[in-house]
Amino acid sequence: MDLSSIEIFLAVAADRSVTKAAKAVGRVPSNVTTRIQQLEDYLGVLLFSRDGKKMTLTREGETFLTYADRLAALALEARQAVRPMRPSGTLRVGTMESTAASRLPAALSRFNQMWPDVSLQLSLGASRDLARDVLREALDCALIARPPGTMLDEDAGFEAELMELEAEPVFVEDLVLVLPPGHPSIRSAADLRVGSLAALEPGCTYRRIAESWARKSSALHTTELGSYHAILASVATGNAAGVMPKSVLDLMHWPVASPTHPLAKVETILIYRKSDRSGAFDVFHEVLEASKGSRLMAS
Amino acid sequence: MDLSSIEIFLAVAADRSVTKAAKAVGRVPSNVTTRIQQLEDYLGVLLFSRDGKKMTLTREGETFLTYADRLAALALEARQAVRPMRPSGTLRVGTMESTAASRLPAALSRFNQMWPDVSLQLSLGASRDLARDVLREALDCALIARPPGTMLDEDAGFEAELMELEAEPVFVEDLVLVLPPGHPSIRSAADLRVGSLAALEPGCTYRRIAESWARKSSALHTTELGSYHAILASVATGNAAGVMPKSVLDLMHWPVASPTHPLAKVETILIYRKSDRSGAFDVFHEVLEASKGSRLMAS
DNA sequence: AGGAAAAGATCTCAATTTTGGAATAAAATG
DNA sequence: CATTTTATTCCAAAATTGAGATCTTTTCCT
Repeated sequence: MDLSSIEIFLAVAADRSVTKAAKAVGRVPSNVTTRIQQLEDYLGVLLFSRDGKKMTLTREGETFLTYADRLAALALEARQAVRPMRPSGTLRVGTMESTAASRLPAALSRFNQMWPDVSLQLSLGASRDLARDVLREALDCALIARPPGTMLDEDAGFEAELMELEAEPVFVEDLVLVLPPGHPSIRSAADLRVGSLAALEPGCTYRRIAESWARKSSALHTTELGSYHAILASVATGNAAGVMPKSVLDLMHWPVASPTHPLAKVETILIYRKSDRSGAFDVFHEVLEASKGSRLMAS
Repeated sequence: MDLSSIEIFLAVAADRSVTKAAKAVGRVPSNVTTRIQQLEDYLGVLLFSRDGKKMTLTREGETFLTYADRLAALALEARQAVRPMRPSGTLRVGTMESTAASRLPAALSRFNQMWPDVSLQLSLGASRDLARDVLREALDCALIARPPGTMLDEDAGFEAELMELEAEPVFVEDLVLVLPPGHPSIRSAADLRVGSLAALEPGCTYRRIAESWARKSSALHTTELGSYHAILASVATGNAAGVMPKSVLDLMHWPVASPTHPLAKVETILIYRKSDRSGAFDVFHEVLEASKGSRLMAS
């Protein structure tokens, strides 16, 4: 039993899917399957029940999950505890609105407990702006959306900027379009029966992806809103389709079952300047790494 | 970082020697070295300082030791927690006096906490008798000394009995001769300036090893005593040399620095009947396995 | 001192394990 | 009923591990 098996198990348990977990931990599905099977026969017990293609935790799997969580946390703590230099100072982290809402809280609170001497300065913004700020050394690192291959052509400048920086995949988001309750399901933008897309600021990669998708078959304009709450409110009026990662939607207790339409899978990457990595950055990076597989919140 | 690395680290930390640790965990020294080095560069820190052949924990190593202990304990608990059947009933365990004194207490107390439903019945005795009792099904398993190769010829019957049973190495003991304070160091039994060997009952393998060693160059008789305390008291009189594993000697706060003479390395093995293994036995076996590398006591 | 002897590190090579990719099978979706 | 999604199996390549032999250093014992 080694820690990577635990990490993999955690990811599968969180996503209830081998394929998603594989993406989350940066491996190939067959490998994930193998590791889970190894874990199962090391423990002598079935961790998941596979009825069809659904992976659900067995009773024993649930039990093991609590241990796996503690094991992973303890191992992370051990690694950090032996670090010879105690990092301190300020770390300036840029992040997208969505990441700040869904994936960061758990990691940040753990980081804070572990390294009270590091003061974390969080800046929210659009991917584009964040990347520029990292380059300008106004930020030490940032979590941004990696534009999918098809979009890179449209914005060669952005791509060039990214090439200057180190980049590492951290999360994978399911970008979806949230439709008003009762809206019939759609195949393409042409089926939309709303007046506009509701999204964040122009530099937002998610917005750009949605717009580029919509352009193919319709001529919707975009309503710019300041927050995901505002977007959802706007969707509730029936006049707009909201753009956001599924993880953000899951986070809000959206009262009605809105139909959603998947737009794309978008990687969230951590970018930083290779040249100057402080001790504070190293530990932040490690804590982030450890939260890859885990569930969103303590739940 | 995987659990076997942790187990290996624990063993090296406990013994402060790669070779001893290698024996304890049943591996080859080069392997132990490699694993420690891997651990060190995974953590980015030196765990041991090697001044000469002494392996001493660095400050970081000490820190990591506390985590390693917790990690190993947690992993063991996890493995046991997912066991589908909760074992219960009675488990009859035979053990040598020496093992009961030095190596078992930690394991037994952990076992008790983990499986309060299993009542453990401990029988003390000599290896020979214990083996017979396991065969006769008067015991479920026993911890006995494996007679070294050279002694098997003298006792073909014992060997034959052992062949009927499953056997697995669990500990390695340094069998030593404890000499009275002030006794000059010896090369062979001929240098002994005492009247007798002080040992336990005749069936005791340790005693038989010592006697067979003594026979080669001297004609000492053996004083039979009932306990290791009695043996040490007898050594203190100056008239006898005591026979016991080093771990037992270390355990007693023997006031003076008695010279000791190493007699042999003797494996302690767990024997049981392959045919009937209860659930209770399986978990006992696992707890024992986990305590292989760890230090003797909580200390 | 000098010279074994012992212990740890290191090197090399074989065996095992792990990994990623393609192909396959099974199940859900529409 | 076809299409897509998902887990798994199989296979080859890569990485890790484990064992023996050798080398170096220290310790211990004349």
